[in-house]
Amino acid sequence: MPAQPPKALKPRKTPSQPRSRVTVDAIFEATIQVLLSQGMVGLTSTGVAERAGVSVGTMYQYFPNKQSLVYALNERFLTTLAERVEATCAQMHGRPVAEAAEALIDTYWAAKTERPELTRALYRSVAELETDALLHAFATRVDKATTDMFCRASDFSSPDASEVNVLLTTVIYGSVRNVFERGLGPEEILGLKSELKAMCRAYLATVGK
Amino acid sequence: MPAQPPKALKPRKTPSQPRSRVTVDAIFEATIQVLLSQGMVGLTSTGVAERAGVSVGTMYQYFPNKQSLVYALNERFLTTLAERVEATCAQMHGRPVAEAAEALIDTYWAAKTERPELTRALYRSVAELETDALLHAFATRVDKATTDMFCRASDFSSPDASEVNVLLTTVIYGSVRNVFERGLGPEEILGLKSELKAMCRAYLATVGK
Amino acid sequence: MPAQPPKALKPRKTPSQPRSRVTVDAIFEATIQVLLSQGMVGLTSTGVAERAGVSVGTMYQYFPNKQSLVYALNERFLTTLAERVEATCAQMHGRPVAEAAEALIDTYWAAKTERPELTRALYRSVAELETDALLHAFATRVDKATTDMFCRASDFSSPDASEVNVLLTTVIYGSVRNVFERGLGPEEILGLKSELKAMCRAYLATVGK
Amino acid sequence: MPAQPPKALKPRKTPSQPRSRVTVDAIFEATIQVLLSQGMVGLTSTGVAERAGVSVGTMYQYFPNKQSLVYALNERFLTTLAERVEATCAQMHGRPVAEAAEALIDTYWAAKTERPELTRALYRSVAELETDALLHAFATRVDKATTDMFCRASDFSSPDASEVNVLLTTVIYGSVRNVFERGLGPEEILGLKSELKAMCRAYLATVGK
DNA sequence: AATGAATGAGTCTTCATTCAT
DNA sequence: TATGAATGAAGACTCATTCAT
Repeated sequence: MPAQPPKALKPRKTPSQPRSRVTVDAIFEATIQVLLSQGMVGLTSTGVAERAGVSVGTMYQYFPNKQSLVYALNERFLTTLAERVEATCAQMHGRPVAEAAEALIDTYWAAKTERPELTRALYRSVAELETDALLHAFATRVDKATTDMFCRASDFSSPDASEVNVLLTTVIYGSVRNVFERGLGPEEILGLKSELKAMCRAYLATVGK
Repeated sequence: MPAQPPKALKPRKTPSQPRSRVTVDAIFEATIQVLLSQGMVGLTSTGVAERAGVSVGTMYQYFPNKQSLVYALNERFLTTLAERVEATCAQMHGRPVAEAAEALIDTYWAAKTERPELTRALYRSVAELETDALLHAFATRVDKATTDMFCRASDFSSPDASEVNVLLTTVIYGSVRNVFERGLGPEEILGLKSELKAMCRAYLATVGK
Repeated sequence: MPAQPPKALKPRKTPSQPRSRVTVDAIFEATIQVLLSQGMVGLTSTGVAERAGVSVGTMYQYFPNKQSLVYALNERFLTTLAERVEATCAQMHGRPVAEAAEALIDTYWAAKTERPELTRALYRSVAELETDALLHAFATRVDKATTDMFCRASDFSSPDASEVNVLLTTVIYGSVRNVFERGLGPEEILGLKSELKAMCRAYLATVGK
Repeated sequence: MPAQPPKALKPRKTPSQPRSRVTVDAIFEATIQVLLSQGMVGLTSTGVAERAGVSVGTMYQYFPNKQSLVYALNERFLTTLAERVEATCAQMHGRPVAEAAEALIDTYWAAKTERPELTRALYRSVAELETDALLHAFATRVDKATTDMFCRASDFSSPDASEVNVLLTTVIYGSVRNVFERGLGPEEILGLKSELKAMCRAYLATVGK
């Protein structure tokens, strides 16, 4: 997915040696911690380095600037998310569309809900970055997987699977984000999720059969 | 909607004299301009003041700090948005749910799409503010209007209009936001919008009749 | 005593008309209030004007700058103090030195202790002003009165009354100030005062008889 | 003596590395220089840093704000002063009170007179700080030493040495300060000092024998 | 390679003072 | 003469980034 991170945001070296790997992981974890406790505003390079137990200098060895840190963090999570979605899609090949859609909802929902606070923080962090390229790369990659899944659904023969795909993903991704924006309670969330599935089902029943 | 802006964000004085009014408006407009051209990162107090053609000091007479400026801006737009939604809801009283939902989509969509770049900028600006209270106040206000509209729909007798309302609004608001996130083209957007309507129709057809 | 207030500190107009008098008094009172509640740091021209119920503009009509305000305030108090000391001195003409010294202590002490917080505030305010001239003028004026008193004491024939005067006044004024610096309690203060008198008596008994 | 500097005034890091030590000393010296030449008003962070030959940033690594700088400076001088007084007191154990008092006068006087301009500047600087705690700690520490000295004087058996101590120290410290306030000339100062001693002697001769 | 002291450009913010109304 | 909106110089402070050790 890296897909050309705006040059300045590329990590400096890809850690291969075990020591480096540990360092980088510590930095990532520290970034998350600071992000959670202080938000983007409180995310200072010194603060992260301190929390990670390394010196600023060391940190700059791996990340050329502060943004690259957050960028890499988002990249990491988006990559994981993409992989999970792809896995789901692979698994759902040849199944009915409705089921496929529901599975997509479940997977995406779960991924975003596991660490809700982190999800919130990342959603916010994106606003301050030049992440258009990153998000676009993610969208493209995932769209391919989902479109594919819908195309090959057992009961689906829409001439334009892509259109259906755009609708479903927009609605799903958007709804999830809105849930975080509104700060709904756990029960409401569950209800919402099942209604969303119902909605998708209802829609698919009227389309491309 | 003001709903207790976190004290530090409250404007300092409400301009009463005509000279003040002009000044404040200039500041607002300048804020928008800067937000559009430089984003939240480039939004400096000096920058805004300069663009507004006033001195920093003047700006600080009306806004106790930079954030309050953006806060006020969001408040303004959300208030307008709420009013438009309320107007639509009032107009749709007693009409079929499907029509009501479509009208809501049209209104919300239009409001957000008129100045797309500004919408993007505001979406982003929110991430750096303590706007939870503001957003919550907006949600509450608008939810009341929409729930009411759905309750009184001619063909609607759902025991739980509120649940339907949450679903529809989440889906609609979320989808719109996602459209901006993805940077879809105008055509795709139009297609998406009509599909979204179809989806809502399909869903409502299966519910509460 | 004005004795050439450093040009920039001279009040702009001496209020003669009754309206002006009221305004100036209100400003003085406001200055004291602000000084007491916020200290020198919190003493802003806007703050004082507001508290005085006049506009900044009006205030600047009477005081050309912030310092002149504090300067005038100190001048006022020093003048009153000088008058009280002079009165005491006049009254003590021809009395024994010891009694004269004690009377001086009582007068000075009383004057500084009546509004202790204000005294503290003024002591501090002086530090930030170009008040050397003012203080010098005060010292000269008062020294004249006290020296005179000591010279004419019934039992005093020191060849150098001036030297005695310097010692006594230095000790008295200094001690009073130190009392405020240390923040002694009321009882300690009383004890201290009577001991100070005893000390002066003891000293005078060994001198110039 | 640190005695809990009001948290905001505590130095940020205590320099351990030699480079740091040099830096901090340079900053201190620069602070003194600026204080002497421009007074508290002219003491700006940039000014001090410039004079110290370091960047503002460096200065802020050691002192969280401007005040802490002056605070630390006062602390330094008060500590030295306390040490000198203590040394004198230790040395005067078992000697006659009068001698002890004179020694105290000499020591305190010398300490304050060595760099008169600096003394003046520090006296003034205190007015703008939250130094009550600092001064109180100093007073307590020094009072202990002097009281002790008086208690153990060979010819002293006052039931309340503490009261005598308060009087003497108040008179001495206060007089010294007053000398600076009045701007007396060197000759007057010498005369004053010897008279002050005479006064103390006279007083002690009437007490607690 | 790691460290962390030093840098200084860049921001926010205040407040004495002016001046058009 | 009074008002208070506007001014803008001045100053405090932060923090990403560098580089000597």
